[in-house]
Amino acid sequence: MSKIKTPQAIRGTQDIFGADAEAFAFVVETFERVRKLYRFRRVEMPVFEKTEVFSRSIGETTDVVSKEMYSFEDRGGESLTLRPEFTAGIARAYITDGWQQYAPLKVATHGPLFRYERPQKGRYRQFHQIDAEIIGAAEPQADVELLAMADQLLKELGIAEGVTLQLNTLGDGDSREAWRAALVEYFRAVKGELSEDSQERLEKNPLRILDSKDPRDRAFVADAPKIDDFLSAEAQDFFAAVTGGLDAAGVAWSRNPSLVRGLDYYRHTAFEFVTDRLGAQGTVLGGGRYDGLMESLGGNPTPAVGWAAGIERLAMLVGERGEAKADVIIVAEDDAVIDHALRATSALRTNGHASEVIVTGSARKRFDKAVKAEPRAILSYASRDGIVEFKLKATPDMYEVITRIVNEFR
RNA sequence: GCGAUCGUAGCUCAGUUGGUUAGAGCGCCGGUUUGUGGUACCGGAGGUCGCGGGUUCGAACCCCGUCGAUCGCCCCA
Repeated sequence: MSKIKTPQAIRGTQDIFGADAEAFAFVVETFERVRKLYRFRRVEMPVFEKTEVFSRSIGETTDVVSKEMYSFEDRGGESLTLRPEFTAGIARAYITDGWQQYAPLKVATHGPLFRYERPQKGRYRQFHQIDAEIIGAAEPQADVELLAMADQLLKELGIAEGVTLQLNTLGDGDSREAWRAALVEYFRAVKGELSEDSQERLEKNPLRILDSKDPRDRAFVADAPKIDDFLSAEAQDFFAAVTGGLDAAGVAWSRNPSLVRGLDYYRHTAFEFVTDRLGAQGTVLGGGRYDGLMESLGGNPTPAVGWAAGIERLAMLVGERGEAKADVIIVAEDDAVIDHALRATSALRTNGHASEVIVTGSARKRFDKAVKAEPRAILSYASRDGIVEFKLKATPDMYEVITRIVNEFR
């Protein structure tokens, strides 16, 4: 019989463990705490949806739909897709579950998302995000609230240093279209001098030329038409209210006129918190206003704004998070005292002390394991001439507490 | 989809111009001191050097292919 080959993990998935898992948990716990401070309500969403939920909202614009989604047919022949983002599913639920009644609705969630991409630093096929949305709020103060929450989150994670909030406006639908037309005209005139990629973008997604990394493109980006010259009075007022609100709320920001969104449903505010500490993946948290999304899913026109952030990237910035040391390690120095050790362990845990019991190896090795674990206290049991005795090494405060607990059942 | 770099014990890595039975640390298992002290010391198990071909008297090392990983490009909802 040939040896069984262990199946390997799927490309782009991760088995997160130890200090990395602690950092991951720290990000999620901090998010949960901050989200409650801002009174965002928790939602749990399905991990997959009908493919249309995503394809309709994303539109035909890019090869995102055809190439980057994990889609498959179920047994009934229906095309389903593992969620590549939270927003579309939440928007669908807003319509199908009658959440209009709660508008303006502030919701937050987190969990795994799936995109069929080549993995690289901070990018995985199954990755995880935290997400916050305000649906049914047209006022710029909603944008401010959302950004203030993001800002506080990054500060409480201790990673605000070196992270900057970049802000832009895409204007309303008409502003955006006029700007886009001007950009196409401008870049078309110099098409031959652009990078090959940007010549492609000119046809498929001209706004993206603005954040091209190619120096040949960057030379022209500086003098490209600015959205500011195409903004309607309303759009100007809206953006001014957002920036003014941020200043009032004490949120630092900087204008980035090249910051764009690829999808058509985005309007007005677009933002990214960016760092230079994550290689090619500089965006730590991003979002914007998506007033056009609900209609693309067959709902009533509904203003909305939201953001999402990759937990893996935040966890990388958070850095090593040690696993907590045990309060008490209980050592059964020989097998005759294992039951005593188990009773003590149980009592200590019941009283809220993180405890672990060691019962294998020689007496010396058992104790050595306890010492290496660096607990606040070591409680060791041994039998001598048939009599069970225990010894305790602990800090003075722990000594008293443990002695009291252990003596209760002696 | 494209490019660069890398694949040696469970983990982190050595391995000198290609030259005997491929090493270390950690971890694991066993042993030594029967002790108001112990995180030490000694020993052992564990590797067809990612996989498949080729060159050579001889390959972990050189060449080709393949699979995988990492980083970057494209894309980024």
